[in-house]
Amino acid sequence: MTKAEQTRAFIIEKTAPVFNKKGYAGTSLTDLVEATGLTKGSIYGNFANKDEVAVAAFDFNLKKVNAILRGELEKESSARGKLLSYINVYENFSKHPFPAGGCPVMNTAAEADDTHPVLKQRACDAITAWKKSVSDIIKAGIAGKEFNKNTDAERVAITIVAMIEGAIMITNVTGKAQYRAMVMQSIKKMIEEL
Amino acid sequence: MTKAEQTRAFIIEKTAPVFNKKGYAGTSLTDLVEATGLTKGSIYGNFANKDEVAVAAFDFNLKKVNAILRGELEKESSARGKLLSYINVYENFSKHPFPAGGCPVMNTAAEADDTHPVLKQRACDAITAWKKSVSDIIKAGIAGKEFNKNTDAERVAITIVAMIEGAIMITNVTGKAQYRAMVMQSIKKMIEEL
Amino acid sequence: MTKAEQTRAFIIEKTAPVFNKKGYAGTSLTDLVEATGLTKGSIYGNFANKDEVAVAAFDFNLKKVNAILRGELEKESSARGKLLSYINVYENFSKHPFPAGGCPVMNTAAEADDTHPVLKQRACDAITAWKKSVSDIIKAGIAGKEFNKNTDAERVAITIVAMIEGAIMITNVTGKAQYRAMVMQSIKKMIEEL
Amino acid sequence: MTKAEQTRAFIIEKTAPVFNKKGYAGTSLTDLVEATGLTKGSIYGNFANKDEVAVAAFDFNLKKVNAILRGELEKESSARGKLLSYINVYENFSKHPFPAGGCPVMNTAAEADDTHPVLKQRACDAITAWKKSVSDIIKAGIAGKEFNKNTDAERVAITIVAMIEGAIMITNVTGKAQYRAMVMQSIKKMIEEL
DNA sequence: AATGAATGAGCATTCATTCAT
DNA sequence: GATGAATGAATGCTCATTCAT
Repeated sequence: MTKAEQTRAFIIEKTAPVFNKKGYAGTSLTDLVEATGLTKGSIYGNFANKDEVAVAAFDFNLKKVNAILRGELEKESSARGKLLSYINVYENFSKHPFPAGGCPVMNTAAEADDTHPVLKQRACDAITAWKKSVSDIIKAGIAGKEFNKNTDAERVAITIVAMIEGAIMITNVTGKAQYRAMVMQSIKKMIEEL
Repeated sequence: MTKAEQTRAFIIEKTAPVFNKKGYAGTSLTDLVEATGLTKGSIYGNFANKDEVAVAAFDFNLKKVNAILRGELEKESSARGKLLSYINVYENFSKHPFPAGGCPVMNTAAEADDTHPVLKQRACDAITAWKKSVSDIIKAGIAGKEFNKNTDAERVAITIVAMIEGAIMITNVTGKAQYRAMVMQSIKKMIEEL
Repeated sequence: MTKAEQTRAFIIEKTAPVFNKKGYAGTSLTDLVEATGLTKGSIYGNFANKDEVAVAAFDFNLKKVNAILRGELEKESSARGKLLSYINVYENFSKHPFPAGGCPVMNTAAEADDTHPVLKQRACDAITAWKKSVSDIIKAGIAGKEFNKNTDAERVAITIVAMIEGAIMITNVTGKAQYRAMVMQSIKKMIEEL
Repeated sequence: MTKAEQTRAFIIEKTAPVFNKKGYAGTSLTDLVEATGLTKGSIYGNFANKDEVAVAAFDFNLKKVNAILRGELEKESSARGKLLSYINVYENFSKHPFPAGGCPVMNTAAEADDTHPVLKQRACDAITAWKKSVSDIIKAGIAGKEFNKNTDAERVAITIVAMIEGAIMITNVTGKAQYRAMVMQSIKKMIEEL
């Protein structure tokens, strides 16, 4: 990794939580300077503009979430076990190194959908990939006779994603972790009935 | 209604969709001037600051959503019918005058949870009230023997809220109304099994 | 006194201390509204603009100071007694209803000399009149053989004025009343030697 | 001196006379931009805010006055000569590079005493230091038998300061240099009698 | 005579960005 | 590759003033 790549990675790592907490519009270059301890010139030497840092920060945050999920997923072999591993992650939220500021996909989706096409696309891609990942597991479960063959994989997948995102948002804003736990409980029941 | 009250209401009405689309930080006073056709002085003559407009705009947007929901709710007398009326509203999303820019509660929750305590509290209150409204219906349904007496009203209520919010976010960012429809379908099934 | 005259007088009375404390540039129309409890419209109904209020406020403050001085002056019949009555007033500063914020002449002179010709002229006139008043007393004292005939009335008069003004400024900014007292002592000695 | 220090010094030098003439409240950022030929951004890159520029400008103006006085003071060895050098400076006012707009201490004292604690403190410190400087000379004169041992050094010192400040204000507002000259004459006589 | 409401220029300050060194 | 310094447009907000009622 060259010096430039190191600095770039350093900037992304330090600013990713800031963007996730304050949002794109709410984060200033000065915030980035403070978060990194670098100068504005240095940030502009490594990124074309604020946009580019924000997009890289989103990617970083998303990768962090995905790494957590994938890590748990790989421990399971059955389709049901894999689905339940999602729930397990969010039921033990605090034990995992989630990015500060909530789910980056939801944060970005909520802010960028009407204002920032590039970030919106990123969030859209993340949702789509996530849905596919869940529906692939379900389809494998159907093929492997774990799940009822009438299961609507697409519908169940997108529903699980919606529930998780909704649960995170609710707990973020109310401060009540039990609300997230309750929704996880509902997902668990849903999975058990497949 | 005095002139001032009229202007205040006019400002709120015109700026509410702007705040809902662009967020608090992303909305500038110039945006408010453009949305209303009024001058900065006039806006500051009717509101103490941008915050006050933003909070009033949130209240306006929330009231709009609640009015739609309540309108459909009142047409139903059974508990199950009432719960299904929620679904009905979101399945026919485009037929209702929802605020432009998605669900104000989610937008506000995502942006304000780390930055704007007053708006965060508003969003928190909205979620809490919404959950209570749903769980009250469920409890009435249990009392009226419509629903299984073992139903966990709190859990089901917060789950429904999470699903709706998640679904709106997903459709907003992907542009796919069918995703919202699929989640609504899942909620419907959930309600039917109560 | 008509209603209009009453309101005008009321505005002057309430705003005079504000102008004397904050200065012309530092006093806003909002300050005047707060000080009077009236509306901006009402103030503009009685005065052409902020300038006119400021000038009237200066006149009011000056008249207040002059009334105090004249009141003490009239109790004395000898020239020396009259001169000493000035000192007496400032030695017992707190027992007299001086305008809040220090000597209006000095405040106005310091602010307006480079910025506000009308107020500057007012302050200039006040100094000139005051000097004349003191030198007239001295000249009467010379004529009445109270004072040495070689006394330079003009010089002594302007010196007394300078000392009083300087003393007020020093005490205002240091908060030490003893400094004003010391200067008064010096003036007293000066008068005794006339 | 770094570039930043140079610019900072340049801004102070160019804006100091503006603050001294127009006062703190009467000086706008646009005034500072015009006085320096720099941009607002540049001024804010070198100072935290208007306050910081104003305080630095006051310090600059005060240093200028003190440099003039100290320069004359050092030419004299006797206590009486030193005291008279003050008078000499103000009698030949136009021959010295005094800051435009009058005595910064008085200007600041008059404006800031009720509005700007930091500037007030600065002006207070200046008065106190000046008084001490004069009284130290007097005390040295007493010790060296130049002055009568009964001389009240504190009283005479503060009186001289008051006379000078009063004289400057009077000449500033009346435009009559002879008034300042007359007061200087009075101070001279006072010093001769010590 | 007084008010409530509006105006638009101006305020101090921060913004994202550039560029010579 | 990084820095310090600058830019000028834009920020949220206040100003003195006007005017229909």
